[in-house]
Amino acid sequence: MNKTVVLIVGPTGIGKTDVSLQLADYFKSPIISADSRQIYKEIPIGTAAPTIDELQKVPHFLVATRSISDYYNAYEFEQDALNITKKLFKKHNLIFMVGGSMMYIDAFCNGIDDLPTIDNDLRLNIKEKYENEGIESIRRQLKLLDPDFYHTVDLKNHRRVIHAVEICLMTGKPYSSLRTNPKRERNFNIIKIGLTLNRQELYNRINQRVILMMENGLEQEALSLYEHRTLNALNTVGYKELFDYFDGKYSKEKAVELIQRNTRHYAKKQITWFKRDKDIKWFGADEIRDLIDEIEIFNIS
RNA sequence: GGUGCCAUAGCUCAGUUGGUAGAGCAACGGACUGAAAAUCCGUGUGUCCCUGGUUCGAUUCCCGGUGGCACCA
Repeated sequence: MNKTVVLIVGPTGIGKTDVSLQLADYFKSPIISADSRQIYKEIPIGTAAPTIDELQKVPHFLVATRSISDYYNAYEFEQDALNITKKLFKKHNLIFMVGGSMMYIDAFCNGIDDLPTIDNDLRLNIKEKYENEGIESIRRQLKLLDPDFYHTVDLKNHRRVIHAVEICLMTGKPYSSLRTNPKRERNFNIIKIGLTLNRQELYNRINQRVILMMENGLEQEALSLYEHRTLNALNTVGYKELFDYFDGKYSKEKAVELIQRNTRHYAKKQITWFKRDKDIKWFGADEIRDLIDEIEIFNIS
């Protein structure tokens, strides 16, 4: 088989978009985005999505294809991305996938269990219970429904506890019995490339990029979405801080500082996650020539 | 120039009745199976401004510097 996905990962702000555009141009290949936020069409500025120019230069997939009001998740991403690769491989041998959404990438590379989507009423129901009775009540419920998972889950992480209960109630089965952790084989190669940079320089770039976003109209973008602020898609760095500023919780300067800080935290979290994957080969964002060589060597052998 | 106050972690500050110190934020490390840019967990990194004195022992008390702030000239 000579079909290959070149995966380009790395922390936010490191220059993945630039690198991927150069590589895609050189290899005449399309780009699939693996970004859980750039997929929403309403928030291009705060997510540093590729510009219209860039989108026209190289065919992109899964950028600005959903609305913030759509429900979307890692499983759907896996399905979407697989469908797209299948189509693209009819015309291309090499495809790029670029992004920083760790779980989406993991779902694409390794597969993710096919669990049911939670019914909206059920979700609201449990949310209400959590808000009224606290996490302890949800924990007790989980202990009854799925004692195995109860003993392995991080009980302080309400998201995980709540989700487990949701799945149990939705399926009538213990959540742990549905977690098979499939290692799905793909019928194409995956080369994993990570972009890396000295921490201080990365942080400087991030801080600078936030200032640039503000100059490019992030505040207006956020303001226009204010009424939708409770949507999960807007529980996103750059928007949640501005919503709090609009609510008068702090000054605009403070909001900018918080966006910078939270973006740095996010970058660090990504670094921690990707560090674990020993298949990733690391390069500097300016080592385009080396990256091209790496991809060509792999493709020939 | 005079008087007063202050000087402790990257920042803001607490504290030690004299036994070399601790909070918040930042920073650092980690977890991760359908909301993942989410959510959660862990870690103190220090010439306690400098010099001398008192003392068994000084970051703490005292003298003198240096720097900052305030007021008076």
